[in-house]
Amino acid sequence: MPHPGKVSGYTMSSDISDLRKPGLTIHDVAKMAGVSAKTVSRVVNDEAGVSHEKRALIARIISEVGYYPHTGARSMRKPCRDSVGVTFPAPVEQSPLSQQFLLWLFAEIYRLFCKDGGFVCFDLNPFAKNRDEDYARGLWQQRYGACIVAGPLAVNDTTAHRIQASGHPYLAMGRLDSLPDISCATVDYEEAAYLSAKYLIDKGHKRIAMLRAFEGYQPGVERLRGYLRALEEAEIPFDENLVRPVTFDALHLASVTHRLLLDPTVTALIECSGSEDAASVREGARRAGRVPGQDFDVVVWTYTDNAAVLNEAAAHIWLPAREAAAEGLELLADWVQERRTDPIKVIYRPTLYHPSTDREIPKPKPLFDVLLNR
Amino acid sequence: MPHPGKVSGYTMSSDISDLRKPGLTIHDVAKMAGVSAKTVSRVVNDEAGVSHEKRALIARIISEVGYYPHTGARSMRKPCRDSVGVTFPAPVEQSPLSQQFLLWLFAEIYRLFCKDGGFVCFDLNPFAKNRDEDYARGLWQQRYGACIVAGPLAVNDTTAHRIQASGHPYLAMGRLDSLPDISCATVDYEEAAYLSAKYLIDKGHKRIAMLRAFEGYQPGVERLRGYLRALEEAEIPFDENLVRPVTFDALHLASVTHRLLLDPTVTALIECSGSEDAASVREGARRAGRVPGQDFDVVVWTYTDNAAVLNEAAAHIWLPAREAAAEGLELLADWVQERRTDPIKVIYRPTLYHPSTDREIPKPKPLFDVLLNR
DNA sequence: CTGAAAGCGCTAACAA
DNA sequence: TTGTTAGCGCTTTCAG
Repeated sequence: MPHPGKVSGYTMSSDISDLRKPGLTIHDVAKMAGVSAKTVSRVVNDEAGVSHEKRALIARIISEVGYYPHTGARSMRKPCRDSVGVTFPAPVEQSPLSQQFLLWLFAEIYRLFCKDGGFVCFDLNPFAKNRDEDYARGLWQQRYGACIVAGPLAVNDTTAHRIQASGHPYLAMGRLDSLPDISCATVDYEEAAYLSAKYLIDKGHKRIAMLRAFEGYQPGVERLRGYLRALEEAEIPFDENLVRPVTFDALHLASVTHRLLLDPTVTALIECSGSEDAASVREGARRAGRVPGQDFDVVVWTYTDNAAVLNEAAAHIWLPAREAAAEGLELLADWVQERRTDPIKVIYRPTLYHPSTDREIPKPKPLFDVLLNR
Repeated sequence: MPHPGKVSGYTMSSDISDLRKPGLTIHDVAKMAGVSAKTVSRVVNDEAGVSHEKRALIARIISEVGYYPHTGARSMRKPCRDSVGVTFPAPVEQSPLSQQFLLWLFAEIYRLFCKDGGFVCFDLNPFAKNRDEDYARGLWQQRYGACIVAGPLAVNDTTAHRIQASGHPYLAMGRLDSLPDISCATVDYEEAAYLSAKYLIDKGHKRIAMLRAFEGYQPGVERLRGYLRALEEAEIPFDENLVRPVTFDALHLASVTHRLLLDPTVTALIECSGSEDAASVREGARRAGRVPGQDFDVVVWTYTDNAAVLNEAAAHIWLPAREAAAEGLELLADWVQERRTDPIKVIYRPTLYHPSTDREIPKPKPLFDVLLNR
């Protein structure tokens, strides 16, 4: 423990409650040690050019008096690298943060960035004052020197461009058509959509419905693109009525599924909402008088390996998104510590398979569900 | 979306990739608008004294060009209040953060501090470089202007004194004997220990063992104090062998329970570890050839209302810690927004009762369990 | 090895 | 209503 107010070898007001508000400056320490501010600065920053004795004295004073450099002042000379930002490029209603994901992210960040004392700064609501607010404001404000962009990017996103141009280390959890060089770690959603559609086409289906999540966001575009590619290859005409936007809301999911399945010519469904919500799909089917696995084939997307989202599904697509993110974060840590300098590009391929377990994974809980409903 | 590089009414280099690294300054904006820096500052800070036209022009430029004030520079003039810090005064091994608690805390902070754009800065490992490191360093570094001290305080803590003296809004989740005025929201652990011991004494027990968690920390002291008070009142002599320190580790918990119950004169146990871990208590009893509820009476502490930690327990003590914290955080938000100025003092009383449900609550998962075992 | 001076971006105090 | 000046705490530059 530092013992403020008690420093041997010189005097200062020794009452614990006498510590002034904003805190000690480098000059205070310099005065106590009888040296210049620059010398203290050298000690603080582990720079050469200070005698052993002075260094020891200054270090002792710093520790005893509880001095810490003012990061604000420091950040005016060079960007601060001991803090990582986490920001969400889409409002939580549009892409709810799951509890599981948050816990995972937290633990990863702890391991990679905080073990030796780094800070993590969350920008939980960059859209507060202005819908169009820049989600990287913490970076421009120099709150942190690197950032994790957690969530889907809007197709017309410009903030990522600016982050990229700024040269700060960053990692987005998705690609962006308009920025091929984006630093990202993600899954190939286009391929996932292609695989899903191809699988169903090969099974003989021609009228394949798709729950298209993330409309207006890059992952939504990628889904559509993969779907279209598979249709084109099989020379099946595209019917836009078979692809409908969905949100993560269970009621909406069920209702869209219902409407899609009302069309009796539809014999297959790609559930690529990412909601991992079996109940809603069943409910939607039920309302349309359909039974998954009997009336129609389903391919469901999941973020969990070797687990079923919907037991009746014909096949599952596993999206190793978390695995990709893990590798990306590792590389981001390298970048922050200047062991690399270039944008990260980690893109994992999805896998189509028949689940080997009977256990159905539960729908993930959104972190802010209670709050959103208030 | 801001459209960097495209500002009508004046020219600037219009390529999106031309944005300089550290960002725009107030002077850049001033130059663009043809005004002084101070005028821009006024607009940014919603101060009076700028004509409507100029204000509008400047506001437009700011938004189009994507200017954000440098928080570092700003924090040199006045403490920054748009960021709350969260810090942990004890190493995670000594007081593991549960997943549930983190999720709850996150949601509360979001609701109270981030809804309109505030940041949250986590200091997950203040003890990185030096065991004795000051857990409030983020405050001295002016990273944030208010902080939440999440976890038990060491009995010899001095950092809380310094935070108190600094005048920053803060909330500790526990009291501190050496600082009666501490700003805190917590549960009366002394009372909980007193109630536990008294209940067992009234049932006729004389040799009451206690799993004493948080040794060296304030909550540990409070536990012992309440226990002693109850013994004293009943004129039962204190046997120090009946009170043993425990950690949150399941194996350790079982082994301490085992050793305590080996003494056949011990007829009761206060499980106040706070681990909510029924399995370990049973395992410890089993090893000693004892059965809770038959051989000996147990009082178990729980943080969840109206739920059993251990079904065989004679009684439960409910510690409304989360409820207290919720109120405390609410008051902290008031303090941050300058609707109050004094330290917070929220101390909820524990309740002794017999659980009305048969469901046993599961042991909470530590957030970093995986990581700690690496 | 050490220190003085300038300046980072911003705002309080003061002038105009 | 607007602008000028000084200085916050630090580090860079340059001179001892």
